[in-house]
Amino acid sequence: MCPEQAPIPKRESGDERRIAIARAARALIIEKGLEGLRTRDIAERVGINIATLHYHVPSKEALVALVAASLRDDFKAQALRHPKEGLDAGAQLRQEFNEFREIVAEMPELIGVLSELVDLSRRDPTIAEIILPMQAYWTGQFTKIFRTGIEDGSFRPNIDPAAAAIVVTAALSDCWRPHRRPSLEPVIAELERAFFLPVSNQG
Amino acid sequence: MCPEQAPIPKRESGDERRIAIARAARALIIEKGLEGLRTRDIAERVGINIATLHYHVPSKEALVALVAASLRDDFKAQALRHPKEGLDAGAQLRQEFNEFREIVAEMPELIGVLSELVDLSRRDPTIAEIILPMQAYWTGQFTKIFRTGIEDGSFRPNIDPAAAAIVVTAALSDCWRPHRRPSLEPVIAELERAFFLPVSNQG
DNA sequence: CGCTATCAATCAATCATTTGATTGAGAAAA
DNA sequence: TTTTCTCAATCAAATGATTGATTGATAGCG
Repeated sequence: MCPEQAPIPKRESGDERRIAIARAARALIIEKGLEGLRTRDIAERVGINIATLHYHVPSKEALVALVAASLRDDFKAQALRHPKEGLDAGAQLRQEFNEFREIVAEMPELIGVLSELVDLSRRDPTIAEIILPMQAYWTGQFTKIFRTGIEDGSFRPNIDPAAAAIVVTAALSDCWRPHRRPSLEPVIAELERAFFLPVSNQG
Repeated sequence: MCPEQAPIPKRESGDERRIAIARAARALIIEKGLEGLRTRDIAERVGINIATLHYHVPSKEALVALVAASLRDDFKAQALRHPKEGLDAGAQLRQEFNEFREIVAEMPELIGVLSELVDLSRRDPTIAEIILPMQAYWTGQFTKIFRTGIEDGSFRPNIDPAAAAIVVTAALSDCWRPHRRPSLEPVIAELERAFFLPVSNQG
């Protein structure tokens, strides 16, 4: 009302709203699971009215897809944070483990929400379309590393790269769970022992 | 009405009902997830009225606990099916893999429901109380096998038994997922290569 | 043996609340 | 002014659960 007051924009843009909505939904999925996810709770967490939520995201289904896309985007951004060019296979593997540690530290809910959405992807093709390629990408990174490591002599030569990649991603994901969190470091160490070639072990 | 008709019991006992209810709920959890689990759907699947379901199981919460207990009991029964006495560590490990194959073949939904309940156990102490000991038991079996195998020279001597057990159970659970099912055998083979000592490899 | 009382189990109808979503008016921003 | 965004109120259906009447099964008694 005061004419001297600077015109400060008060409203978030549509994109900002959707980011906030996805954030709130992710937090709530961790707290209550998919089965306890309620659109009203999300709206309240963001600080908007339920109708506003529907204005920005047309349905609950679309909201879950937004969450999936948000996970994918964060995961991608994380993956691009630490380029791997110039690193040998052993160092690359260790960098992947460090990245996982960072995810656990900075985005603790990411793996947990991912786990719920991976389950959901069995039943929902729309979610599968977003989540499975992302999971495949993560697994594929390890597959590449193992392939390289076999060639350069860092890793046990009889490794099946694709199978080993599944072993690693599954083990890491499992250690995201709170009751398994204390096991993360021993499991990472065990994975290294399992795959590095003892003769050329650089640890 | 017919006096010659044998007196055939028409009603199932309470225990039988609860078993049927747990079965139906398990199937529906796989089809629709925990988030899509509805008491009316369960009642319909069993062939009883919703009030009858509540007669036998007082609340939805109690129903999920019943499912958890049902999983635990089936898992136990499966574990007792193949005694491991007299087997060396390598054979024991292979037997565990065979048991997992049997579970996948005979009770395909068991691991999937377990996965959803493990997630839920983070949020629900009642479920945690049933599920986590069972999961710990499964992991513990592998821990014991690894310990034995290190001592008898079957396995790589620098294995951390507890960590290796987590790696194995996580990898097996991951391969339960339909899009990962084709990877089960290569992953099992990779696990064997990772843990068996090459020198005394009996494969 | 037949009848009765009792208890367990079942059901249709209903309840109270929740849930995803919509409507129409008004506010904010461009 | 027009467009975008927000809100309170509301809708229609779903949801977990309850109620009261009825049915089925069985034990006990004459």
